[in-house]
Amino acid sequence: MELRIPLSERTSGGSARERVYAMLREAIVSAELEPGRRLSENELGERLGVSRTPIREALVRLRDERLVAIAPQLGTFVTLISTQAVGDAHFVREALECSAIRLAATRARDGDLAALQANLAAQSHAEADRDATAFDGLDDALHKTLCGLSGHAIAWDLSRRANGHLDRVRRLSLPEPGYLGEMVAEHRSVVAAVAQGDPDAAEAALRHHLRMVLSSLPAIQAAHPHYFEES
Amino acid sequence: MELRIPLSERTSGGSARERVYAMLREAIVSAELEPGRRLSENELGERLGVSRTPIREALVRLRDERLVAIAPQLGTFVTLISTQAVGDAHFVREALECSAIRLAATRARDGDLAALQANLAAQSHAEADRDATAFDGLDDALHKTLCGLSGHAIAWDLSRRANGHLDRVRRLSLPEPGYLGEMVAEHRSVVAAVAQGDPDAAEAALRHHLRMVLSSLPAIQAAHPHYFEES
DNA sequence: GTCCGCGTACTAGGATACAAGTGCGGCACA
DNA sequence: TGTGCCGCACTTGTATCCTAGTACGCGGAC
Repeated sequence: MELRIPLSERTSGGSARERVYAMLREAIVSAELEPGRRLSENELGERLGVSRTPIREALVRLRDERLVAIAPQLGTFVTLISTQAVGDAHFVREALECSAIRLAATRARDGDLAALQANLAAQSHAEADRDATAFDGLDDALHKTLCGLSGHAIAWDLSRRANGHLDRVRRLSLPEPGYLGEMVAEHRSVVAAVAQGDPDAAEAALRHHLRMVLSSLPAIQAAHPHYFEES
Repeated sequence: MELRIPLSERTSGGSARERVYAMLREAIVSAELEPGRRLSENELGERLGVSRTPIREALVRLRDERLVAIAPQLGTFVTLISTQAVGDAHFVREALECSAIRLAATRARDGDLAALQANLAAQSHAEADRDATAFDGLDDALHKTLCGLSGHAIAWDLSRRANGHLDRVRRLSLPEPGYLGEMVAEHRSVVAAVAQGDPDAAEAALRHHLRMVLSSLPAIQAAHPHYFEES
């Protein structure tokens, strides 16, 4: 009989292929590979110590995320940041996360709420320490957890994957004084609404929170005009 | 000076790579490659007349859509349909399209509405002809147009890409009498709400419409139990 | 001096060759 | 006859080779 189901589920997330993709994405999102830059599969391959095959695989995935554009026989380029793409990314994130949090507000259990509170406490510490890197990690973890509570963890995966352009903007934004504190406060009101089981309030708080990121876009664009498409 | 922008935009959507992906996806969604089936890169390659390279590229994309599962050194398998995955797909589609149509209701112009009406008329013809294939095409076109009117065409792209599991269910559903007519009627009320510029009504109508597809899930599962994961 | 045209060096796309690892069947043995 | 082990055939992962096609620069003609 033909084998129909893989017997051992490969949970090895740390494969070489995945690592190459993660490194490339991080390099692009962090603007280490700046928008508009030309990439060479050969160059990337020798820099990461692998051949073109895994590089190409990663580039295909990044193209699906609109982080690179592949021009046959020409080259591969880090896409310029476009206000349209940023708007699209924000739209997707808002749609998915706001829908998710409505469900989360009706499904969260005490244990879930405890985990959220623990995250918020850690965020306060990161804020006190001015540790933006740690804060970013906690921020993502909080949103991921909230999506997971909806029963549709895929919402976070898709949001993450569609948000390359938005992430680049976020990374470019300079830390303004009081910014972290504001973020923590918004997170607190979102969690509070979830704790009270109020979907409308949770959605409103989250929507407001997500739109904060967009507010810094004009400043970023002014500071790095060559990273953006002329529109 | 370094070349920074590809001068000639490749609009050739009909590349070999894209074709392989489209054919494979269609074969899976239509259940010609039934859920659970083991795939071989070599076999697929010779059947489609290409080497493993483009096949692998397509499989990676299909894995991102959860239509196949790749087990290293073991094989590649068409994923079984799971109620969780179908629910996820529906959740994503509802979140994206309902958010999009709210914007569409406030942005649609007369020309846009005329196009929507033309589509509805064509749907009526397809219904009269009992032409399910033509209807499916018009159905997709209508939803795509509505998403496009929101200004975020990406909503449709993502919805489409996340909806592999849902599409498989849709294709498996047997044509029930009156089903097409019901669909057309729902489409009409959605378009009517958009025409009136009423976001709330449009969202409600679309949400109701999208949930109709899910209602056939239990019957499908009963008819094809071996296509589904045991849950 | 300016402009046109060809050659070179690069690109990605694809095909092939090699490596590492798995499942299954057949064979030896109790 | 039942059972355990070993080897083969197959899988995907990776590396390398070849091909078609593009941009750019140099050289010659005007």
